[in-house]
Amino acid sequence: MISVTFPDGAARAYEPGLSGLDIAKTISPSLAKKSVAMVLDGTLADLSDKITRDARIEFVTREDPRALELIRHDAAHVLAEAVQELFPGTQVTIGPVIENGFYYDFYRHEPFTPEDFAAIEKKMTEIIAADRPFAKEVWSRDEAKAWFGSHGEDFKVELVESIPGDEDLKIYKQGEWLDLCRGPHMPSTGRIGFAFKIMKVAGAYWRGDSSRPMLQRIYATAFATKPELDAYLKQLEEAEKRDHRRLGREMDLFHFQEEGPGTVFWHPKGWTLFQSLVAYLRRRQNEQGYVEVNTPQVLDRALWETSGHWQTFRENMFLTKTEDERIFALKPMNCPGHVQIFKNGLKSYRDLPLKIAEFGIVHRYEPSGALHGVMRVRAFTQDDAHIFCTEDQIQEESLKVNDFILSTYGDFGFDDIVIKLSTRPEKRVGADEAWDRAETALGRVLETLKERGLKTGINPGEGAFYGPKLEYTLRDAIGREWQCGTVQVDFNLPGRFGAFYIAANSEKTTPIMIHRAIFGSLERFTGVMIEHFAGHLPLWLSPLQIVVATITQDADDYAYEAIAAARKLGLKVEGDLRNEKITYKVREHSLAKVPVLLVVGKKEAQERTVSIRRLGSQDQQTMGLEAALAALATEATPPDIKRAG
RNA sequence: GCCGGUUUAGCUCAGCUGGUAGAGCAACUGAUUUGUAAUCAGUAGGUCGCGGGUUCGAUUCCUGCAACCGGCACCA
Repeated sequence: MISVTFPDGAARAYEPGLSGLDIAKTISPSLAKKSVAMVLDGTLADLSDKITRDARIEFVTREDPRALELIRHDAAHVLAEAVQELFPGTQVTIGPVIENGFYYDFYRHEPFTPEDFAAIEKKMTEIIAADRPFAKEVWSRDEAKAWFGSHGEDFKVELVESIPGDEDLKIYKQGEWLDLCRGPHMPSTGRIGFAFKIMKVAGAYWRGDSSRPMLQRIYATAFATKPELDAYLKQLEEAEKRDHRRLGREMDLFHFQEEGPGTVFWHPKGWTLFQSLVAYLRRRQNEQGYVEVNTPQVLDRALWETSGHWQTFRENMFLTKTEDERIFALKPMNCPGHVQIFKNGLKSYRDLPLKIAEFGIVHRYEPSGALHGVMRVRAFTQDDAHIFCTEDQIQEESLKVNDFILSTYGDFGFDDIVIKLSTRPEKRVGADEAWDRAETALGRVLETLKERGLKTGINPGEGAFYGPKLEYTLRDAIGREWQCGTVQVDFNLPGRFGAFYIAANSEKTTPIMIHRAIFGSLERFTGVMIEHFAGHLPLWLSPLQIVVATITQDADDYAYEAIAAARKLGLKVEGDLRNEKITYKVREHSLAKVPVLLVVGKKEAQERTVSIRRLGSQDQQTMGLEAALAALATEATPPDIKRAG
């Protein structure tokens, strides 16, 4: 007999070899009926799996959040069957569950189109309604290869070959159709339910490798219930409304045009926002002893050969050839320029750490398919800095940068941050011994951060070609992740350029360089903020903070007075004295995301008050003009200045 | 860069199977002086992304290119 322990702590004895379903039946017929899977010793498993030794079992019903993965995975199989039935000759490959849904990759010469979706969904509905049982079988490698080979499933054959020899090859059948699959699955297709939807079709490389065939990926989603599916679709619509490309136009922040793919035309309001970010960071880094510089936009190719950028990223650099055949490159990074400044004039260990900062505009010829609004562009501004220091100073300086990054994100309303260490990539410069030291140093920093309770992780092989890095990823209001800040320890570039300082022992010594960025790309960070706040920027960042709107012309003089008073306090204010109804003005400025509307009519003019209406609120509050402006001026003060008192 | 899609007025979009374009909003003009998300009327506005081809005739069909959108790959 074996002992099975249930979640309530009770244990019962059973004959070995009973299935999960058999055991569920001994508890109650309704539990057996409702269960779709079980958690066996902490792992999700098929209900049909046999229990052969002592175990902990928990039954999972369809409503259990853990069942969602199964619903989607089962739906992926049904999708594949539906597609193969409707489009004979299509090969199946893989179909995993992903966040918010699942996909299945197919190989077929003719493209799938959105017009095919309805037919596929209909076929899926039939398969689900037929309630076909999922049956698991374990096949031998040869058996599987023979079956898939004879059915023209070349990709599946390759998958079979790539599965480690000691692993069972599991086949799940649903009626006639079958698929190679790790499982687990629910007992039958009927359990999937009908809250599913095909979302889109897109290309994807076989095994994520751009040198291999392009497959067609059909994305879909499924939920336990219709209301949950509807809620998800609604959420997608909401996300679309905060798309920075749309808000950028609606708020008149920037635009793009064909002649400048991947480059931003910043409009006055967008540039004001951008400059607010620059001003904030400049104040803060000046305070921390950084010195700000500016380095050339166009530099001779030889410099990029020395740095190693030429060899690694030449395809992605903007090049210019002059009349005399000299080749220059638009700078794709600021670091070589900063090394030149370091090298200019003799440096002593007493000068270290030397923190050189620049709001440097860099150009990178990004692949056309990568461009995306202001998030991924070909010309952008980095809040770049390079800290030249000794090896002993790496820890302390990295931690200082870390604190700087986290406090900055906090000031912008981001406090869910993940920090990941990216280690040496395959394509790199420098000796392994230097990489060992750099990775050890940054690894120790990561350890410290972990001890402080921060979320940390590792991205193996994702480092820059000259050194390992910490990457700071922040999560926005709707849960999306954005990689922004970075701290990179570089044992290579200073030496490649022959930079040195005179150490305490009078020896010429190569400095270590820490590359750091906080916003990363100012363009991108602006976009992240627009989406995070859905255009409702905090007052201190808003490029237009206040609109004074009149009700009738009787209030014009008073409105001018209010505007002048606000301006005097440094507030960004405009007047709307047009001969329009106040409802019209309210609507227009609300759509333009103006945070504060001060409405003035005859009454306010007489009483020297303003009626305050906040963006996103229907309420109004009437206050004396002076008091209202003073409060707004306080609120509009950047957080770092507020802290300074 | 790869796969698929899209490109018509400032914006959002209509325009069967080829006969040189239309709406709403915005803009402009006039009337209206208005109390918290759209006052009324009128006017004007388009090389139908760019180039080539088929045709008596192309916004419509074919083709090349570009930009954009969704993924994939890439991201110093």
